[in-house]
Amino acid sequence: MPELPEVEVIRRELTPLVCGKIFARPAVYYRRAIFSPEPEEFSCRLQGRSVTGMGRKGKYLLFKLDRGTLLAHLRMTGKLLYGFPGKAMENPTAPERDLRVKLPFTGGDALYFYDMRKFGGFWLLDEQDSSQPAGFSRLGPDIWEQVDEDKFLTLLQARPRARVKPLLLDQHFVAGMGNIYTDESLFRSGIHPCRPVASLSAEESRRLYRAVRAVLTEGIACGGTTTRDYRNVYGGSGSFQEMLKVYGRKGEPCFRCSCPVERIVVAGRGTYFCPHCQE
DNA sequence: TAAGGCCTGCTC
DNA sequence: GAGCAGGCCTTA
Repeated sequence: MPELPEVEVIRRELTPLVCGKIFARPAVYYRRAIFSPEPEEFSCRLQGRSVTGMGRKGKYLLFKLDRGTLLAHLRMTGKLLYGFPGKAMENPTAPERDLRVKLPFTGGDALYFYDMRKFGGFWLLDEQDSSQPAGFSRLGPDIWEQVDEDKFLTLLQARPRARVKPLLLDQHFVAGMGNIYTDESLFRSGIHPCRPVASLSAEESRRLYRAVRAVLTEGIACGGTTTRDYRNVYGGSGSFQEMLKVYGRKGEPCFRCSCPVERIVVAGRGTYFCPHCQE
């Protein structure tokens, strides 16, 4: 499932591939993958626009256009694969059945959006568009780009009653954290996922911030985490899954103390932690 | 704060 | 064949 590091890797890979390119007419195979406007209008309006740059906020991917912005969100199983002309799109990782949208460029290259579970999709925003998706306009600061240690402490202090894991996952609080990197950050900082923010000492809060930065940095450097579905724009896998200390390791010994890693449900999410190392 | 809905492939 | 995976929105 793409979180901040995966979306950042995709952004970096796409930048040299798509900047300066002009969209040809899109093909929409699954209408609900186009959130707004209606698919016909989406295709009509995107055609002919050029890409001036790539951006990211939280888990949203931004194609900056000469007029407006194309927003994408991969949700759980979305993949954006880049195809060159003459080189057949061979994706053992993404059956054609799952192809939802094709975004061709003039010249023959194309972006292919595959999404097994049909959660992800696109928004096309015009310049002074007020039709931003609600989640995007209310997004908190990007945890990677916009939050330093002092700001993180300030943000935490405003939410003393929240439990730390659900708060980190709240995209209105900070944008970009998902289930995997949150569990890993809490393990590295030795903090139990259910701790109320008010119970964290300043030292623990700083430790948490540094752990968040460390796992995101390593996640990006590893090209993301491929537990099952995530692929980069070339169809390749990331390798951070090999570095995971708790996520997905229920019953296996903690690397630090050898206690079995536990799995509980917190705010509806499967949550992995070491009951001995995290208090 | 929690639960339901959106979704489908995989596991039990 | 039910339940799980979970990002994000909506509703209670």
